[in-house]
Amino acid sequence: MTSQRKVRVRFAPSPTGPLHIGGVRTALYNYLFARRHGGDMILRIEDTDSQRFVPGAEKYINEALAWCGIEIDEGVEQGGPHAPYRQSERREIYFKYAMQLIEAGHAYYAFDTPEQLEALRTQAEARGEAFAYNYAVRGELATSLVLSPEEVKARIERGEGWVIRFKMPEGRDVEMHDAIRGQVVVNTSTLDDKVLYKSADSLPTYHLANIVDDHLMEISHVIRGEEWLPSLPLHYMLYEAFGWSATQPEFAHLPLLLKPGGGGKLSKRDGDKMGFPVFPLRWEAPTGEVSRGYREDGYFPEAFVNMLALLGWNPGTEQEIFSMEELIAQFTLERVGKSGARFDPEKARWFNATYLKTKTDEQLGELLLPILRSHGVDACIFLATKVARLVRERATFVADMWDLSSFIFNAPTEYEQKAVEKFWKGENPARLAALRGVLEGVGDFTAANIDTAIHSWIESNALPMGQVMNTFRLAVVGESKGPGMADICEMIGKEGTLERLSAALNKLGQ
RNA sequence: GGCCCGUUCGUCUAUCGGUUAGGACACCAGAUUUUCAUUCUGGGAAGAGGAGUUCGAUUCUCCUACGGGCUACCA
Repeated sequence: MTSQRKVRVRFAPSPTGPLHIGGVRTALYNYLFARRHGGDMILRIEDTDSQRFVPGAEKYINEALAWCGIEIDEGVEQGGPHAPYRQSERREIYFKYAMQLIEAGHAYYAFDTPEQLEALRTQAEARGEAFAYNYAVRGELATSLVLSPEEVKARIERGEGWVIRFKMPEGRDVEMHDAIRGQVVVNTSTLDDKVLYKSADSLPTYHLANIVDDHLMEISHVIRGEEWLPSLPLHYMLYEAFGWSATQPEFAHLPLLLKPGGGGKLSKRDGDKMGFPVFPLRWEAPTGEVSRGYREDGYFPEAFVNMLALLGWNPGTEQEIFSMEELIAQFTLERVGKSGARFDPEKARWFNATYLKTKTDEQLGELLLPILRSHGVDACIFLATKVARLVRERATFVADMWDLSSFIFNAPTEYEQKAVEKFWKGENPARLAALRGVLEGVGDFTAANIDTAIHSWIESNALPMGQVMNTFRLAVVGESKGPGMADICEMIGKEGTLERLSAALNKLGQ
């Protein structure tokens, strides 16, 4: 809350699977905010759910952030003054603070079994109500609030299951502040006594661990998804119960990322069902199920980050293309939107195409080279760069350049029907045969020479340019698309070009 | 059901009481082009509804509707 405090933010994902783009955006906003204010970015792994823990998820999170260019100052891999940064390694800390809450009367032991709670829920449901574990019912349940200290001690020693619940005050209006939404007020009577400490795995729940760690790690701003807004009053009360209100962080709840078609927030499960990745990186689940990622789909990390940054934030100007440095320089929480943003795969592609345009031929050639080789082309960087220069303006992804240029390396085996109908008629085949002769006479087979030869031939014979060139293209490429014919011929070479003309003349007939 | 958040073109959004409501993606048309693409030009397209407040509401307030989130010994 105080502006004097050093900015320290954290991204605190749960390793229950791969990070999806909503999570990446949250990490990005945290990072931008930290860098903007010369603060620290902390990565904390919230693995307090032993049931849903997924091996490999933590590694994935680190890799994904690194790919995006989101640098971590303190975290599981980097270490730091507040290590460990993995909550499962901080058990004693949470237990100590849970005890502190009980002693201060802000929390209590509850001995209800899952079955008993389930029964209470179904009973309430039968009455048309929703069961809430709160001030109204806690006095009638088996808790340390009503049981004698001896009885409580005995139950614990006997090994009976217990949890620690927060004793939510009754009838208090909690006035909260959110950097994005302004003031929010909630009455505590609408809240319930949340479990703070689970007996099942001897770990705290998110709420306790979160508040304790944010406090201990001196977090100044909590920037997280809107799904946490409902638990903000609980968190406020927790800070108060611990006596930490004075150093409580400022909160900012980010609007959610919605499915493209509407109908809910973008979730991990959407996967590639909807035809676009929801994960930054490819993910192979322990079950063997594979989900694709932006990296593997050929997105430039800069484009991906740029696209994500603008999904819920904008600088108020008409600038749309931002480097990470520009984002850092301009990012403010005040300009984050309030409403959920529907993710648009089409615009994501546009961003990539735009970034591709900014690359040099050499850069694209370097990226294209391995792709060319993977298709069996014995290419060098010089060749790859040349190919890139020829087809780049038609590509959205680097990989597109192979589809756009493969005809250079593989002569057409069939010809596009429509183009054949349109051009392989009349005098065109005969003209093509003549053109073959013209090309045969070109000594140094460069694009410039080829161009000159063809044009002077066309002009001196007063031939219809469109008819000749399109027929020519059909014969060499196999369809009606691609770069200029002179460039194509140079790439293919004299021998190859002449062969293709003969082949077309043979197959399509004269 | 309860609690909370939200609501400007199809989508992402600008607008901090007075604008022909701007931009981008997508879409359509035209120009350029040996094809495709690029590029350029132009076009259609929005303030959920209803009450207020005000000289004046997209902008402030309330109600309704709709959308979303939360409601676990998950985060």
